[in-house]
Amino acid sequence: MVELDTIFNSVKDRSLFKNKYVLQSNYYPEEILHRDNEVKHIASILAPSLLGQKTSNLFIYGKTGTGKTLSVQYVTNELTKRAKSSKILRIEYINCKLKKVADTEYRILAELIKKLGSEVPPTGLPTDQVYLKFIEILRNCEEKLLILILDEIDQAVKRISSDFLYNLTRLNSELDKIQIVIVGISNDLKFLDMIDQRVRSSLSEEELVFHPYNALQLQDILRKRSDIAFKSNCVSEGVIAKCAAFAAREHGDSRRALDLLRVAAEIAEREASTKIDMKHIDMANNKIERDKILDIVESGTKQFQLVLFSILDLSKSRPEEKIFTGNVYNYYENLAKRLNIDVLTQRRIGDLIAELDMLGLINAVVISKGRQGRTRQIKLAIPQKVSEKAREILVESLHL
DNA sequence: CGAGATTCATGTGAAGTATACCTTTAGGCTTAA
DNA sequence: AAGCCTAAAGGTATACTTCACATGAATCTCGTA
Repeated sequence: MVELDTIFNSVKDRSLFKNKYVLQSNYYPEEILHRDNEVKHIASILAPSLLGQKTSNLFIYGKTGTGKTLSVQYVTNELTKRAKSSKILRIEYINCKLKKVADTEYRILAELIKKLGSEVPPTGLPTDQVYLKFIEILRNCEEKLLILILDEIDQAVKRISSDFLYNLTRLNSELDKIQIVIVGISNDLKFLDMIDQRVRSSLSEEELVFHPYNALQLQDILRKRSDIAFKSNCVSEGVIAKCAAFAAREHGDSRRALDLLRVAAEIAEREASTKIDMKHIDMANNKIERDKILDIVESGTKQFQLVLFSILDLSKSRPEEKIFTGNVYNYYENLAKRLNIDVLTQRRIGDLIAELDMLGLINAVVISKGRQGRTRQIKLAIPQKVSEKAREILVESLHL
């Protein structure tokens, strides 16, 4: 019956994935690689909480995909496991970036109250009322300690003021039975400079920086995950290394590395390939880059799109010539008039061009042409294939 | 011929305006006691 | 009277404008050799 085996095996689904979930960003690995020191550090700071003692507030920062959230959650999970029996400790995690859930002072508090098992109307109450309610709930808590993890806290503080943090750190003096420990996580390395000195000193009693992974560490992480994610023998030699190298070049972002691998696998699958090859990594890299660009193009404002379209058109119609701000503005002006869209001032167009430069869609260098004044020299910075697709999107969205 | 002044076309910064959207609050309406 | 709802008032972020001044090399000017 060996024949049947081969027949069935050939019919069996061709998927390369055994468990795709492992490569997604919300997956929690059992073991965190190359973050031993950080995990230990966090654990040692938070350890006294098991006895119900107030620990130092902790502030963690590091770029995206360096394992901050993962490490913190790992430690807190372990803490909860050990503290479960004794009603000493309570840990709440809030991601401040989630739109419509926790991106204002009010909503963060409301979310907290909800997690602590009470309700607050989604809108309407003055903020200090919510504070009172929050304190009220805390007074009734059995636990002695609340560890509050505020992820992507920089996002929240950008829209709210740092007073919020100040209030939180000050709450402790109003509470007797329960104490709050704040663990802040931020992507922005300069975040602490932005906030108030008095908040700063109380918030970051302990600080911890997560450095980017290097290529070798990324390889370990990828290898480990791909063992679980893929069926055996699906990954060609060197794929992992290449993937890691790509991601390491972009500030050691592990999320990026995993995305790359996942997208590469999806591409390989679509090609009905039995293995993930080097070329798939390249394709995946292009696709991710391309999606990012197209996303920017698609989500920009009309004026933004119009300016981009002008640059696209200019560099297409006369590729040899250099493009300057003035050219773009003239072209843009005509276009806008024709489309019956308000014509913006040159000042603003200059800013929009600077924005395009920041986003990496174009390269713009300020040069002086002597008597012919100063201007930006603009060059398209996206591959031709992508720019054609971008053009299509723009034609569509501007009803050209 | 060369040092310094001039000039051009736009960069850059600050401050102000318009608009849309959100929060807050006060007043009025409803409901339950 | 307490609670709830709503609409006006007040706030805030965004996208833009206006005004004012800054830049820096090609070009012009003029004194000098």
